[in-house]
Amino acid sequence: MYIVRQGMIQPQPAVPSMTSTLVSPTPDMPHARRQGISRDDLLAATLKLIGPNRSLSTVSLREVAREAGIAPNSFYRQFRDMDELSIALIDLAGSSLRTIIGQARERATSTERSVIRVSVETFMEQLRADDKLLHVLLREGAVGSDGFKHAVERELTYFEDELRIDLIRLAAADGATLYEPALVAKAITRLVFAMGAIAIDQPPERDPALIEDISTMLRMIITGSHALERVAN
Amino acid sequence: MYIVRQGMIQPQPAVPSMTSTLVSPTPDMPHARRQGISRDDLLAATLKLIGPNRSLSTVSLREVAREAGIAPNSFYRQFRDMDELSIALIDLAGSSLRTIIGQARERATSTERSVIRVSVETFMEQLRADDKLLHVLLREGAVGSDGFKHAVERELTYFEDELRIDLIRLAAADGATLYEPALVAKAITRLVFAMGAIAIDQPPERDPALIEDISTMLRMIITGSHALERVAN
DNA sequence: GCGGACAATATACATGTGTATACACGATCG
DNA sequence: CGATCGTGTATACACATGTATATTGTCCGC
Repeated sequence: MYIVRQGMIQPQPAVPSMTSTLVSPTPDMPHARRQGISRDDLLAATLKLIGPNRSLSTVSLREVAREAGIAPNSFYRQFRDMDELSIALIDLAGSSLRTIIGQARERATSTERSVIRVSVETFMEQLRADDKLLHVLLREGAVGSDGFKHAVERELTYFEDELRIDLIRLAAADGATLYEPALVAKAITRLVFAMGAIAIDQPPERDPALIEDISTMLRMIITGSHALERVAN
Repeated sequence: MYIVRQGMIQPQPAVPSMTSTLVSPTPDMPHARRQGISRDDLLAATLKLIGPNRSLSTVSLREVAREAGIAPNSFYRQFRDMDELSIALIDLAGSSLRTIIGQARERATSTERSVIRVSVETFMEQLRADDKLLHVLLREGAVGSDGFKHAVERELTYFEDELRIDLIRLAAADGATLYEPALVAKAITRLVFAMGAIAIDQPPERDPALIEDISTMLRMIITGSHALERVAN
């Protein structure tokens, strides 16, 4: 089957898993005759198909069905079309990433600097994880249907919000104030995702150097924000 | 036909145009029997096809031929396949953008701050231009064949290099020094392109606000770089 | 045990694709 | 003028796709 750490896509526990919210939103089926294939199976199959050169919009319904080992028409029992599946995948990837980064932040809530570091490292770690979930968010941001793009945008905005709150908290702990924290959060988020898109196509050996670079960039942004705040007052 | 300002795709001056380098790289044809369709025509047709929801990798050879008004097979006279055409398009978009931004920089080489402003404004202007050339660079960065992605990466790197040189020059004119100018240039470039990708899907009314936001972000980065340089010494 | 319901399949069809082959035109040059 | 060659086209084929329709198989409640 398909096992992802963090219990995002379980081996197959009859009833899907947590993370859900959208995965099988109606678990109130009487008995479920014989649920051969599940939404999660299709999501997993899709993840296997998208590689460095394949984006979601180029994956066909039949391919997914083939990969999942079902007849093409069985696909319709789970999703109306590839677009619906894609959106589900994006939401899954977003919530998963936020969970993981959130845990990383809690783990290292000491100085502003080390939090940045740990978050960036965790991000890159996810990038290399074999579930490819992050890949979805990284490269599907610009293409696809409207619903598609809105889904990506929504996830990134969630991410921004959580980051903004964290940044404010951290700055306060250091007795400082940030200039335009919302913009800082947005800049950091977009920059990290853009750099992640670069990293994904590079050999993993360069990851440490990239982590270094990204961390420096983020320090520039945050330091600059502090400086501008001082100027503004 | 298809006219783009800056003479990127000329109305049809027998021999293509400048910008070339890659457009018709062998102009040493004896007389050119009867050149009904040109590479530029196909590029223009492709630009018409890619919209907010279409990426280059989802445009088919036949579609381009149809849009250009030629038989599918005639396509092969100009490009081996869509991949080759896509790369040509990317190179065209990149060199065009660099020219335009370069001119904008020269036009306003006063203070560091105004240069940023003018560059960002020019960038957004291009975003709304009707030739959609910038769109190619914005949304094709993450998907497609290897040659494809390398082409995008190459153009962005060119962009970074020119920006870095400019940043150093500007800082020197202000009697300051930048911390890690290469990283600053990279951060700015990637951030601007990422924000551009957001802008493209928003109504143009929000452009002014976005320009404001982006400018602030860039000021944070540059201010931060100055600050870090001071700390480092 | 059995009828019915429902998941999953098999078959089929219209459409779009990339490309191979063969052909038609028109300019060029001997 | 006529041969030739470059350019564009028409036709064709094999294949993949999304989806409609009909069919099978299996489990449930009776």
